[in-house]
Formats: sequence, structure tokens, C-alpha cells
Amino acid sequence: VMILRSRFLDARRKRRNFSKQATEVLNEYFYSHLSNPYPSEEAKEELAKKGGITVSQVSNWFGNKRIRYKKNMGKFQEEANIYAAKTAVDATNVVAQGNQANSPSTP
Amino acid sequence: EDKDPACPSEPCPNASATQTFDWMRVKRNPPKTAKVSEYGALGQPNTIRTNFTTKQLTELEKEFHFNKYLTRARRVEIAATLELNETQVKIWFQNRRMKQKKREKEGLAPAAASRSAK
DNA sequence: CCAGCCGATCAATCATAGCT
DNA sequence: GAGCTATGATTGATCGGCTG
Repeated sequence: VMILRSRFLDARRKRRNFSKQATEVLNEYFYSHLSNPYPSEEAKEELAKKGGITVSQVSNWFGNKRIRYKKNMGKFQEEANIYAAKTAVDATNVVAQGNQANSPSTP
Repeated sequence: EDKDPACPSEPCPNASATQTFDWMRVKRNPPKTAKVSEYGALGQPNTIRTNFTTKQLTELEKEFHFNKYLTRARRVEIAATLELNETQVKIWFQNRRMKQKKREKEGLAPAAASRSAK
């Protein structure tokens, strides 16, 4: 068992918690899309840029967040309310950015 | 209007601030890594995540560097040698390829940090 | 029709960060 | 400084879609 653990215990995780800004951006997206917290590849890139982290880190964050959220929803109620209020607008009407003179709606 | 009724029990439908969406109910089927041979008929088929040994991982890694893709024959051979299912070997290679791709991507992004404009 | 691959995700676990 | 919880990363395995 001991050997199993030491498979590769060295140059691996030197985890550093994300910045306040990154966590803020991620949680904002998560709670404003609580009905379907699965950002597209493009959305992940956007979040990564805003939070100053990589796309993979964004994916890991959402993966962990979703699992941990549903595992213990009660524990996140408070956090949910905080971000729910912060978000205020939108909700039913997604599609915010994008703008530009491009209207792919109903080709 | 919609605060927290403080549901005491577990089966609280909702009425709370946030509801329970479908993704929160998603459940994955347990791994079917079962090997009928060793369990006869009962207990739990291996409902747990198999832990590959260092030896197995070393061999798989070595094979991967030789071939990114496996042939049926090679897979059978390796599975037998490492005492794993053919499926496990297959899956390991698929995951390994994805890991490789991820690394290549990450290894280029940082380099082209100033070259993106918009 | 079916097995293998891809891409995304799940779920359990590891190891560390950070607070008490 | 120990003990416990929060959190980022890793990874065997699953799910759905596509394809030869």
C-alpha cells in the first residue's frame, strides 16, 4: 500500500488557492447558471481570462463545484444567496456578451 | 416571499430559495469492472475504482510511448501480462491520449500569451 | 449493427492550504 | 503545532455522440 501511494509523489501538486477575483468570477457564473452550470468551451475561456487561470483549472473548478454542491446542497445555501443577489439581472435571459453585428438567431 | 421555511427533515420538496435541478440528481452507474471469475455469485462486483500498481502503470506508459493506439492483439497481450481487463487497458489508453492532448495544449498556451490580440 | 474513439463529466481520493 | 475543513488536481471509469 505504501508503495502504491509513492507512485509519483514529487513534482506534482503545489496547489495555490485561486485569487479572490477568480473565485468571484467562477461563483458568479455558477450561481447565475445554477439550472445548468456547464459552461461551453468558449465560456470557459472567457472565465479563464477573467479569472487569470487556465481553462483546465476552470473545468476542474466546475467539476469539483458541481459534485460538492449536490453532495451537500445545504452547505452552499448561504453562498448561493450571496451570489444570487449579486447577479440580480439575467437568469432567464442568458446570452449577454457576444454583441457585435452578428445575429445568428434563426437563420 | 421565498426565504427558508427551515425544512427539518430530508424529503423537503423545495420551497426553499434554490431548487433541485436535474444535474444535481445525476447518478453514475457503478463501475462494472467485475470479474465473474473471482466473485462467483454475490458480494459486490468491483464497485470501486481500481488502483493500478506502479508496475502496471510503468508498463502501460512504456507501451504508450511505443504506440499511442493499441491493436486488438496487443491489448490482449498487455491485459494478460498485467492482469487487467482488456477494457481497463483500452480505457487507460483512451484516458492517456486525452491527457497527452491536454498537456500539449497547455504547453502552447503560455507561450502564445502575448500573441493573441483581438 | 457494433466496437473503439473522442470529449466531457463523474466520483472518489490525494495532498496541501488555511482556519481554529 | 495538532486537528479539521476547504479546495485544487488527478484519474479510473461512465455517458452520449459519431464513425469506420
